Amino acid sequence: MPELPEVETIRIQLEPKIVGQTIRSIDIICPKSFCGNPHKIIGKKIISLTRRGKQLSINLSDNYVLLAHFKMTGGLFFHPSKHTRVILKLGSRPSLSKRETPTNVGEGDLKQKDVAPLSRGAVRRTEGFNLYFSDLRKFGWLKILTQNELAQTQKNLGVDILSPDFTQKYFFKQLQSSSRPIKIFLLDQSKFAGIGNIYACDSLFLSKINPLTPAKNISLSKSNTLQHNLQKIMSESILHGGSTARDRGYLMPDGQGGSHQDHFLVYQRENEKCLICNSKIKRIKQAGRSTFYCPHCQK
DNA sequence: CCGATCCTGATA
DNA sequence: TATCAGGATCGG
Repeated sequence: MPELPEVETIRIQLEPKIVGQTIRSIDIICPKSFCGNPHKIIGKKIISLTRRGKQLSINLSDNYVLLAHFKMTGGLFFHPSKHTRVILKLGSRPSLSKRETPTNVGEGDLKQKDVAPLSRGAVRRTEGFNLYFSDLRKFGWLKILTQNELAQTQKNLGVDILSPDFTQKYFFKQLQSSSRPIKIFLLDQSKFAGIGNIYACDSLFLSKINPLTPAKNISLSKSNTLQHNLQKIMSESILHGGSTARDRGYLMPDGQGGSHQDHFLVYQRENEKCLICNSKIKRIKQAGRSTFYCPHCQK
């Protein structure tokens, strides 16, 4: 589900609400969704939130990190739902009373109904609140790491599309190293990170590049155009709060949808008219995934 | 390179 | 009943 703009939107909305909070306890409803020993981070304070590609780091005190990957259907929310997999109980006080059990693994999470729902605009109670990791398909996860371990696990993750290191020079150099179709290459997170199926399709349309073109056949000027459009489209989508497509697999932490789906150019527009030439948008499969493009505009 | 796989749906 | 879904990894 979430690509760079959606994860960045989650980061932006979460940060002011949870920085300064302390992790009081963790309820793991679905063990598959949580890696590491939760006791390691009980009592740790949330320092900041950072993002690289589609991965969100919740940076904690004492060099701990809670790393989140939402994959297709994951998200972090202020309210529980049918697909809540992990509950993070936060508080503004630095520590727990000694008698309180810090972590409840499994069970007991259905008793959360008595937590007062926060009405819109209401001031959050200083005693704390819960953060809910929800994930219908269970592909996503939360993982406890140290900052050193984080660097290790992200060593195969490329530069973020919105980082200053993602330059035109760098991008062209990477394209030249591969003969894979450009659409497939854009989805590979190892050289540059953050692009998913939506923005791969739409940025190629905007750049008038055929998704089947081998990466190394793309000219320098087309490469520069694509690099520019990738940054542009990501930035615009962030301003729109990301894309909430038809199946509503992505929602912001408060449960609201984004609006960038109203600006899709070719994604999910099979058989609809190309916004430029009026011919039919085509859908093909590449590496098992849908690619949408205009055969007329993207030669 | 491709396909299968991890899961739980919604939709044609 | 079959296909599709904002992801990524694994094996052949």
